[in-house]
Amino acid sequence: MKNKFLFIYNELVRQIQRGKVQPGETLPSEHDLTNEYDTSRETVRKALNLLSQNGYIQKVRGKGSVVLDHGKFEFPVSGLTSFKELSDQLGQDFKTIVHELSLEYPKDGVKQHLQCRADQKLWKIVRAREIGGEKIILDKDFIREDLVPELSKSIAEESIYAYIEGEIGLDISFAKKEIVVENVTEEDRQYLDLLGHEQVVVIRSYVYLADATLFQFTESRHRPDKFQFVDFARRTKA
Amino acid sequence: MKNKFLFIYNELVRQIQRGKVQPGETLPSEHDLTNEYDTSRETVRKALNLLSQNGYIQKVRGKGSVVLDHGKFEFPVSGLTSFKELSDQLGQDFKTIVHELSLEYPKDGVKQHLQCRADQKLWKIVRAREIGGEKIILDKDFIREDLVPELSKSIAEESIYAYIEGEIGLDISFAKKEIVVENVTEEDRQYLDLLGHEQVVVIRSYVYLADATLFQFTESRHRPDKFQFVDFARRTKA
DNA sequence: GAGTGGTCTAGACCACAAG
DNA sequence: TTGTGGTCTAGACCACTCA
Repeated sequence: MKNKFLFIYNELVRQIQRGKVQPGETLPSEHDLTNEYDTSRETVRKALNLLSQNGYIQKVRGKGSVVLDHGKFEFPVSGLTSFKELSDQLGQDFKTIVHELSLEYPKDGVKQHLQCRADQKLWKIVRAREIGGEKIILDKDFIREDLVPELSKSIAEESIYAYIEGEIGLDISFAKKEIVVENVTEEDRQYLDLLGHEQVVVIRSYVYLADATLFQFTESRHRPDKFQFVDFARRTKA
Repeated sequence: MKNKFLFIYNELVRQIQRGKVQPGETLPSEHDLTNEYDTSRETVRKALNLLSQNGYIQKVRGKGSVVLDHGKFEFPVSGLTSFKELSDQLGQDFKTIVHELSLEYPKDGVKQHLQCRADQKLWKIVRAREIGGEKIILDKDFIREDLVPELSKSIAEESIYAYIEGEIGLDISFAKKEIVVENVTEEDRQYLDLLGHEQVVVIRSYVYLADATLFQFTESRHRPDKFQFVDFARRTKA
């Protein structure tokens, strides 16, 4: 078996999700887990640290690993979740309408965002997201063509992320996001059901691969009454 | 010296911030750092993982620890930063106006949020935040009185967090936040300079101590044109 | 005092990148 | 082939909680 600590992590996540260990209770001690999985303590600790980072447990010295109420830590839009994953989670009716899928040289604004050379062609994808019969999200993506040479309308309608990671094998690693509120644009009016709203919540994301190359810039524009962002922040002692 | 890996972490952060290692360059290898700090490799790796989690570097197998452009990863409002820290960072004119500081039994809504018993008295603090001469944030805090028995107006005007961590010695560990957009309330109109805005961005935070007890609930209401949230998310392979 | 997690060590073998 | 980071081990000592 490869990645023993990931195996232990997934095992424990499953037990918590099934309610085998209730919020407020503690997991078996590191010592016990070491025996149970026939491994070393540092490996067990790696798995437990992952659980902690993801909001499943809180480690308390002298007591043990306390299971948190994970219901309070669901991440509908947080982290790197894609729209596809999100709508799968919600289990709601959703639809993606592709309005634009083209290859072009970057305009000034986008060029700055993506920090790429002017001769680097980019995919531009504009998609409206319909949930429960209403068009409430407008996604504008820019992706470096040298990294993703092929894209189609049907891929854009499904999950671009799944395609990039599954088919092409690129390893998406981290993202920086900025959230602000802006006045609606003509494009918003054209593609979204705004119901009189004059402002939208804008999430700008810069997505990086595992080798630290910036490969995508996304602007996701949400109708404010349907917007929600959940964040779980663990303090880093400095 | 205690906490060798934290020492190494802080040392490396300083070097990156001073520009001794430029973005795109790599840090010394783990092997070299092990010699340099006369320690074991796992300890060096702990320091490097902290750097990675905080967006300073990206570790690339076979290559090294690549320094990221940390300018793109500043967190004005992210994580657990308090208003005081934030305004210190921005270096702007800011002022806190305390409108309410009282001790009361929780109302139903707050009781649910804080999951406390009805006989658990809570501090209620309502503060407006003025930046650059405009009142743009309204903070409503609820804190368990059994954990923080004393509070004063002058503490509320300065930093409650600094008081709680410094004087009382409680260890704030993690928080869950929710961000949504809501219509303005009468209270918002009363205490904020809304400039005609009819909606505010609301950040609801649940703050936990190191021993996993929930001790504070905060509602932070921001005028949308002055709102910004920055998030750095590293993917956890599962 | 017994049990818990926090830190640290000195090795080992592996997967990957680059010359 | 060499050097890098990723994983894993089998110990050790410390700080804290709780009975």
